[in-house]
Amino acid sequence: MDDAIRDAVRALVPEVGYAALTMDAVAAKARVGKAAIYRRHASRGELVFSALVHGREPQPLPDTGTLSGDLTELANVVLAVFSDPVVAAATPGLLADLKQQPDIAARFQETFIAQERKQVTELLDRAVARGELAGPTDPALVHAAVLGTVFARVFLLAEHPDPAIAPRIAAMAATVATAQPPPGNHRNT
Amino acid sequence: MDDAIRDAVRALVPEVGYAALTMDAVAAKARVGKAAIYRRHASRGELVFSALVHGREPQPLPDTGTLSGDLTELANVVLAVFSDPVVAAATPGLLADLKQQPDIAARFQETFIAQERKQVTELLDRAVARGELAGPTDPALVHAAVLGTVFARVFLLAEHPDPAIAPRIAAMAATVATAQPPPGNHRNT
Amino acid sequence: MDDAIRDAVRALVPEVGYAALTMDAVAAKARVGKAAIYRRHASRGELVFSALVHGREPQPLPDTGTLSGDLTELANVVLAVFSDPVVAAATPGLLADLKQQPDIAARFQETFIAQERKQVTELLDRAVARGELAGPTDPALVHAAVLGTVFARVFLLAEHPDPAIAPRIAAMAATVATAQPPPGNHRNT
Amino acid sequence: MDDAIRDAVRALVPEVGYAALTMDAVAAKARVGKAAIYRRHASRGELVFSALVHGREPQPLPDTGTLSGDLTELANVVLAVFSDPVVAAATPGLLADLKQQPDIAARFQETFIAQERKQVTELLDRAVARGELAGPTDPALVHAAVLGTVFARVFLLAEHPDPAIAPRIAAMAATVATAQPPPGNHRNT
DNA sequence: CGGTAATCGAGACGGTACGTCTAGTCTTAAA
DNA sequence: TTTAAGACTAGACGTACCGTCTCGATTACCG
Repeated sequence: MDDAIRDAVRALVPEVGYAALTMDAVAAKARVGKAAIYRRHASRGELVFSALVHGREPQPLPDTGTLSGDLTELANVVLAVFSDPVVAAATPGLLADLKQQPDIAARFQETFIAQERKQVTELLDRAVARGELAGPTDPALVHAAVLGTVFARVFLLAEHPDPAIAPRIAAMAATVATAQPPPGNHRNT
Repeated sequence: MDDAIRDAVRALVPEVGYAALTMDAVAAKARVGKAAIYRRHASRGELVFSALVHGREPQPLPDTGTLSGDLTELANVVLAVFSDPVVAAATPGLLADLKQQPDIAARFQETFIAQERKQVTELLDRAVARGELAGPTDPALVHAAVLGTVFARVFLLAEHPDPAIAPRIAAMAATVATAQPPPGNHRNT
Repeated sequence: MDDAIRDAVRALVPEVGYAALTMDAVAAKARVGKAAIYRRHASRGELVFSALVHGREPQPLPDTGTLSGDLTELANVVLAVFSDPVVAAATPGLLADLKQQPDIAARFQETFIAQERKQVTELLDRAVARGELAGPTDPALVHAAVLGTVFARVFLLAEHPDPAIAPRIAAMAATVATAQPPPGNHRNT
Repeated sequence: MDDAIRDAVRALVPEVGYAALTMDAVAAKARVGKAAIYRRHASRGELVFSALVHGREPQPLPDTGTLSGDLTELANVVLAVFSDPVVAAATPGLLADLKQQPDIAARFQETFIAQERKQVTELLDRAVARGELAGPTDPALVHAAVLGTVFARVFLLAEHPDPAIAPRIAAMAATVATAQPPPGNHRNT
C-alpha cells in the first residue's frame, strides 16, 4: 500500500512533472482511495518528499586519504542524486512547496541537509587530523559550494551535470575550506 | 496599466508567497480586469518573471583590477539580487514553473542567465589579459560556483546571505577558474 | 442536496429574475459547490426547469359533466400555473433558453406540453361520448387556445390573470372544438 | 449607419439565435464601432426590438364586412408576423429581456401591443355598428385569444403556423366577443 | 470461529482559482 | 463631431483540483 503510493508518485513525477501531479492521478495510478494517501501524507509536498527519500539512506562517504579526494567523492554523490530523473523533475516544485510548509521544510532540513552537513563536517575533521587544514573550518560554505554549484548547473544554467566536473568542484570547495579570511584587500592589489 | 499590474505583483508576492498568488488577487489589487493581465502575460510564471526583471538592467561590473576583486563584485551583485524580498519569495516557485514552460524558461535563460554569463566571461578575459590566468577558461563552472553557492545558502540551507562571504565565494571561484586538474592543495592570488 | 439546490432556485428566481440568476448565486444560496449543480443539471435552463416541475405531477382533470365545465377547469389550472410567481418570473427566459437547447426543449414538450395535450384529448373524447361534439376534433388548436390566451394575457399584454376569465376562455375554446367551418355567429352549450 | 446596424442584426438573429447575438458580432458585421451602436440603442433588447419594428408600420385592417372576416384578417396578420424567421428567432429571447427592462417593455407595449389593440377595438366597434354584437365588448380578451393562440402554436407547442387555422381562430375569438357573461354554472348542467 | 473494528476503493462534497467570454464604457487617431 | 477600432473594468461562465467526508465491501484481529 505505502509502496503502491510511492511507486505511483515516482512513476508520475517524471511523466507529467511536479506541478501537474494531482492527488487524483496518484490515487488512480496506485489503485488506492484518496483517503489512503491523506492518511499517510499531510500534503502533496510531503508525499513527494517521502517518495523521494524512501530507501535512500546516506551511505557514509569513504575516506579517500585526501581532502581533495573526499570532496570529489561528495561532489559525485550530489551529482548522482540530481541525475535521478525523479529527483530532477521534482526538486524545483518541491523546493517551492517547502517555502509554504515550514514543518516539511524542517523535515527536509533534518533528513537531507543535516545528514549531508554531517558528512561535510567529518570530511573536514579528517583533513584537520591529516594536517591538510590548519584548524576547524565552517562546513556551511563548503557544503553550499558543492551542493549549490551542482544545483546551479542543473536547474539554473540548464546544463546537464557532467560527472567530469566533480574534481573541479572539489578543488574549488577545498579553497574555501583552506582560506579562512579573504587573503587581503581585493580592491587594490 | 502595465505598471499597476507589476506593482500589484510585487506587493503581493512577499505578502502571500508565490504559490498563493492568484490572478484574481493581482487583478483586484491592480484594479484591473483579469483580461488585461492575460493580454500582457501568458501565465502566472511569465507575469511574475516580468514583474521581477522589469527595470532591472544589468549594470556592468566595474573592473577592480584583480580577478579576485571582480569575482567579489559579482558575488555581491548576486547576493543583492537574492536579498530582495520579492526575489527571495518568488524564486523557488518561479523556478518550478519554468520547468513546465519551456518558452519562459528560454526567456529566463536569455534575459538573466546569459547576461550574467557574459559578465563572467568578460571578467575572465580581463584576468587573462592581466596575466592572472594562463589561458581561456570555461565560464560556466565559475558562473555556477558563484550563483549556486549563494542560491544554496539562501534556498537549500536556509541561511541568510551574509554579505561577508562574498570574498570567500570569490576566492573559491577563482580556484575553479585557475586549476584545470585538481591539485592536492593550492592557493593562487 | 437536490432539494437545497431546487429551493435556492425557487427562492432566487422571483427575487432577481431569470436572466440575473447566476450559477454562483444558486450555489452560494444552496451552500453547495458549483460542481454539485453541474453534476445534476446540464445548464441553467435545465436547472430552472427541473426546479419548476419538481413535485408538480399533473392531477387529472375532473369530469365536470360538460365540455364547457371541463374546459373551464383546464383554464383554471393553466391560470393557476402562470400565477405562481416563480413560474411567472422564469417562463419567458426559460422559453428563450429552450430555443437554444433542443434536448431540454424536447423534455419540456414531453413533460409539460404532452401531458396537458393528453388532458385536452381526454376532455374532448368525453364530450364526443356525451354527444356534445359531432366527432373527433384536433386537440392542438383547443390546447393552443386555452394555453395561449392565458399566456398572452400574462406575458404579452401584461395584464394579471383574472380567474374570472376562465369560463370565457372555455367558451371560446369550445367554439374551436365544435365549429369546423367558421359560422357567422354561434353559441353551443 | 442606422440601417447597417439593423441589417446586421436581422442577418445575425436567424443565423446564430438571439442568445448568441453579441454586440461585438453586430458591430463587426455592420463594420461599425460598438460605441456607434450604444449611441443609438440602450441595450441588446432595445437594439433587436428596433431592428424588428423598423419599417413595419401597421397597415390598417380592411373592413371585410363581417366580424368573422375581420378577425380572420387579424389572425392572418399575426400569423404573418410570427412567420418571419427573424421575428420567430428573436421573440422568445426578446420577451425574456423585456421582463428585465421596464422601459423597453413599455415601448413594446405602446408600439406593438397598443396598435394591435386599437385594431381589435375598431374591428369590434364595426361589428357593433353592423349589429353583429349586442354592445361594447372588452377587446383585451379577443386580442389575447388571437395573439396568444398563434403564439402558443409557434413557441409553446412547437407547431408551424399553418395559415389554414386563421378562420378557426377567428371563429373562436368571435365567441369570446359575443358571450359576455359565462352562460351559466358550468359545474352542474 | 464468529463478531467487531479498522481499513479499504470509490467518488460526491464545499470551496476556490482557473482562463475565457461578454456587456457596456472609455480612449484614441483619422476623417 | 462623429467615426472605427479596440482596450478597459467587472463579473459569470464551466472545469479542475484540493482536502474532507460518507458509503458499503473487505479484511484482520480478538474474544
